[in-house]
Amino acid sequence: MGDSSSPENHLEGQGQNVLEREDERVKMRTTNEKVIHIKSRSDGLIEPGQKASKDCSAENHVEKPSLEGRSHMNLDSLANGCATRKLVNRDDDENFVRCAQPNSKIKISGSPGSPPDTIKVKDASHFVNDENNSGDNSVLENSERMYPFKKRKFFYQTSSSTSDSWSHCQGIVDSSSTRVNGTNHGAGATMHVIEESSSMADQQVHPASKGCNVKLSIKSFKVPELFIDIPETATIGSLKRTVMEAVTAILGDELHVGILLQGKKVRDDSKTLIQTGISQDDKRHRLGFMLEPRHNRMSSSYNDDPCFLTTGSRQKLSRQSNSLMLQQGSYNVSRERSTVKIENCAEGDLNGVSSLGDTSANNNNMSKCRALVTVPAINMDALAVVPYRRKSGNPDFGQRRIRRPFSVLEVEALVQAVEKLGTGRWRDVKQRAFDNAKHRTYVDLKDKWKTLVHTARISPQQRRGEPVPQELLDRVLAAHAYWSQQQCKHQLKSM
DNA sequence: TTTAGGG
DNA sequence: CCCTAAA
Repeated sequence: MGDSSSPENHLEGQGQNVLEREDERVKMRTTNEKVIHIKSRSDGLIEPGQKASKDCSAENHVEKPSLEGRSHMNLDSLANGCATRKLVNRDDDENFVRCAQPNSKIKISGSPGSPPDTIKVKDASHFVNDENNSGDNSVLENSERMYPFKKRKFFYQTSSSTSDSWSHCQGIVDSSSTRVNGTNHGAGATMHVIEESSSMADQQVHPASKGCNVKLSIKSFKVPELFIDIPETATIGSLKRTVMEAVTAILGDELHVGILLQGKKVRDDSKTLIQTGISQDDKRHRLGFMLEPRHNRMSSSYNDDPCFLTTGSRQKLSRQSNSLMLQQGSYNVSRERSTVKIENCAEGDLNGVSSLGDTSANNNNMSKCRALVTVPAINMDALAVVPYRRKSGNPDFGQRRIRRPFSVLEVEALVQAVEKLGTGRWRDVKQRAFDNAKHRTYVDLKDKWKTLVHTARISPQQRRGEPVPQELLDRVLAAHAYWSQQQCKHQLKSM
């Protein structure tokens, strides 16, 4: 790119096209005593109790590259001779349940007869897997929602007590992500109780001969299936709390850890790992962990529901629907005229695991240490301790924002804006290309750019998530190079 | 508030 | 994405 005295116009060239798309707004209607029935299946996914009309596209809420998206022209852009693609993303937070106003009435599925004010928690064994059982990338997402506290704090609480030789493994816990060739795997409500729980580490690992310890990585534990019946008039905050408490109730109960080897449950507790077939050489450690409630039915602290055991008929452990869910960022359960979107179960993305620390890029180390992190066992105490308390009355206190992977379209808009404005004016970039995307802050854009640059530099094989067209990545590098150079020049000038 | 970077 | 020191 040649020097452009007018930084506002270099790197340009595309025709203006301002995408403007009125996303189907999700409306939350007020209706009478309807009951929300969210079912979190054992496989971790959360789904509406009833068949939901799956009319959401994978790109949910994000403008689709369809013709309809090109109906408006941005006159300002024309005037400036700029090619600006502004994303008019109507996908604002209010479209999500979690962000709904407290007094919004929502109705997800028909369970007219369900008694209000009840929460039914039905358990099902849930298990965790480390490798072969794909579909757990976004798990963390959900778990985070359920446990609105910061992960760090969580870990802090669960592992601060003991600092053993395992703690150093924390960082690589997730390297062995289940992502394969950029494919996104399922999502699910999962408790990720990874990390070390030292107390049990010793007793489990040390018996093995030195140097032959089997290190395991438990990415996440899925939460048992639970049903929640809550009045439509309940607030979002209470819904969150309800789910939260339901999960806590389950996890708080005495849990039992089950081991699965290649899908089969290992019952003999006296066998050694090697005898059982678990060795460090087994790279595909087809090991699975289960969290089994001590009792078949969990006793929810606030479970006054006599129908507790009658909900069985409603559970469907359809693992298949997995694929369906992970493609949607949210569910559109429409009935009559009410529509509600329930969280993103999967957001189709993967970095869901990133929370464990961006170790993704360290896959090398991983393969080196081969297996990983050691999570000897779950520290039940820690789990049980995980408190659900918020200092603030604000339900969103400390709520981590849900992940919303950038769509290719958004990336394009970002790239275009940066090409024009540079890498140091995120505020302007935001205003220029994401002014209507309330959920994208300039910091987000800056971060996204950072990752884009990184993405563009790594091999395609290492990339994850929705693949970004190489063409865009090239532009990213070009723009990045250009503006970096530009920055240097300016620095020299001022010296 | 916005930048700029590390976490 | 989050958190923050600086500006």
